[in-house]
Amino acid sequence: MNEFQLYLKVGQKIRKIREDKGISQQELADRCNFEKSNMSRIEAGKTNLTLKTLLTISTVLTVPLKDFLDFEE
Amino acid sequence: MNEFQLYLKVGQKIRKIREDKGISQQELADRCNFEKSNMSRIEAGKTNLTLKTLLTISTVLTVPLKDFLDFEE
DNA sequence: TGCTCAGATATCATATATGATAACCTATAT
DNA sequence: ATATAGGTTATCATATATGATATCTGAGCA
Repeated sequence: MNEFQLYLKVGQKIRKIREDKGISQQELADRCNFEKSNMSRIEAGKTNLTLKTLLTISTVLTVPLKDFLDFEE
Repeated sequence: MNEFQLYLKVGQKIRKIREDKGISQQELADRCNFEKSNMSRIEAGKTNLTLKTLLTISTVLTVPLKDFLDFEE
């Protein structure tokens, strides 16, 4: 797995969990205190996320942090 | 858990795995192509790591990415 | 006494994540 | 036709992770 594949996978995880919870990107962004444009970039796998950002999202979505990095490698 | 506690825990995880493998900070830094000063900062929990950095370390230490974020929250 | 080795810490430069704002698209509804 | 909702993309500013280098401590060893 290279870094760009990782960004994509993490973004997809976030999107899936968000959709499973039935909330919009805008709603998630609001609860995270992110701009919706940032949320879009993140889900699209366009950024190299930091721990801090992942922590915020995991807290808002109430899923363990490791769930975002849990895939076959 | 706040962000600073997270940085500390991740740094401690990295250090523990490294020590279990019996390699020095310098050696790990070299294999990651990091400066040893960066490795020290990371293990000390002083930085908000990015996915890219975590991926490099997980690859070099041959542990799954999620192991770095696997703790009670 | 020096002399490595392992690690910590400080500083500066550079690259980039995120904040912030705006414009845009598509679908749906009025 | 207009409005709204959900999402994307572009741009600029700011904060900071990392690269790079240097200095320091302490332990162990010749």
